[in-house]
Amino acid sequence: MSEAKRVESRPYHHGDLRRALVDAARRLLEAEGPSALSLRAVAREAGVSPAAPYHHFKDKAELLDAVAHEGWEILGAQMSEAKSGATGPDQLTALGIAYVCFARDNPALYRVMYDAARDKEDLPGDMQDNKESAYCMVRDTMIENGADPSQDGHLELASVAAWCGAHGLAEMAGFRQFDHLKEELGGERPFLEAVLNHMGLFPKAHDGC
Amino acid sequence: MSEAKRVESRPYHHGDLRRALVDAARRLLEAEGPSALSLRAVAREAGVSPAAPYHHFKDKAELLDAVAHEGWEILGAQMSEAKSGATGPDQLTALGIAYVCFARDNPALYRVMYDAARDKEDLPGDMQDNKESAYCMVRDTMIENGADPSQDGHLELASVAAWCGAHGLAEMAGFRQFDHLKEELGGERPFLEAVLNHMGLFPKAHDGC
DNA sequence: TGTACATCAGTGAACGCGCGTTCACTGATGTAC
DNA sequence: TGTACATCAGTGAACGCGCGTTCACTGATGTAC
Repeated sequence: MSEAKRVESRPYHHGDLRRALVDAARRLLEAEGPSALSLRAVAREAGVSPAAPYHHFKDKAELLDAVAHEGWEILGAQMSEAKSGATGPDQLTALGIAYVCFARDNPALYRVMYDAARDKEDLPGDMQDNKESAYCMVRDTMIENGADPSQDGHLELASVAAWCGAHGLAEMAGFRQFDHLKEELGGERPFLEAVLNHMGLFPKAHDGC
Repeated sequence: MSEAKRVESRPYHHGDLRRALVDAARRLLEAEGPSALSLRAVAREAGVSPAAPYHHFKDKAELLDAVAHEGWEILGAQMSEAKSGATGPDQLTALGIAYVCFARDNPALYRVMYDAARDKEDLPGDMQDNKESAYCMVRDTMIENGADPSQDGHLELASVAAWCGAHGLAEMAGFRQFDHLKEELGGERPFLEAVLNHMGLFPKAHDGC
């Protein structure tokens, strides 16, 4: 490649290849699915040699971790936005819907997030401490709507139950077996809301504790 | 290998290599995880050449399907057994627990089952028709305990919600974040029961419909 | 009961492929003087 | 302002590997006569 050509398209030094690699990974992910996410494919997609990523990530796993991390951040942001668009107990519904919609809109990213977590047998480390995390947002919203934080076990139990329900729904919502039920209920969104409502995710007011 | 030696260890013809391959796959799966499940590795584990499986399966996917199919059968059998060990509304609890325990005891197999389903965007075809399937067992048990089959939407909604909740819990139960909660509640089993109880999985008697 | 022969169910070598990672390299950048 | 030089961030070729699949083959089995 001549110098002129190179300057035209892209300088030798990239500027922010780390960022570009994560973006490329996400593009690949949604276009081709998680199984297509090789380090070489990511480099290719970013227009860079297979060795280049090693200046920014120790190995493939570290790149995947970065992708997953970004996924959790986006999920947190979308849930935060959904929460601020509702008031009272509706906030919990909004959080649940936002969660499931994120998974539906980014199925491959969602998968990578949980694959990375499962490998470590750990959800992201800051999930139970960071106030901005998706998990804490659910718990805190429950408290704001009347759950009793002094009954710690119950509160955390309710958060876990909500989390499980939303995750389960996120993974099930794509199966064609449920198409006719969606149709019957008037579309995907009503379906999602209806299923969430059938779970203990929304203790309207303060029902059990 | 001399003829004498071969007869000693295993005849040239295997007898039931198909069966042996599925067994080998399951052994590998739980020992090394889903990523280790290559066709060659399965053949190796079964003590057979890499080409041998092609006399029993069209390709790798077909072998994986067979493994997944067996998984669904075992799950159905274990849930059936759990149900017959309980009476009344306890049967639903028993089904939920059996489901989650299956996933906990066979994490890699459970993963393969859902991976195969997701690839097709379809849960196993007979799931909604076959009376012996895990899904129908949940629905039928709900009916037996007072759900109204004429309100089809509600019933199916309740089944789906239960299914989602159990699946979500199955995937979450392994994370270390919940260790202290398990401990607090007196072990894994009480934890699983407590979370399931926080969901709508158990409409004690006939609460909502 | 013995034999010819078709069919079945294995073998083992080979194919091409994409992978993760390493290496010596080089072009670009920034800093000290 | 110009120059020497260290450092940074790329290149591209190469490594060894395990994979899925195909192929011509051969040993074992069962059946017809």
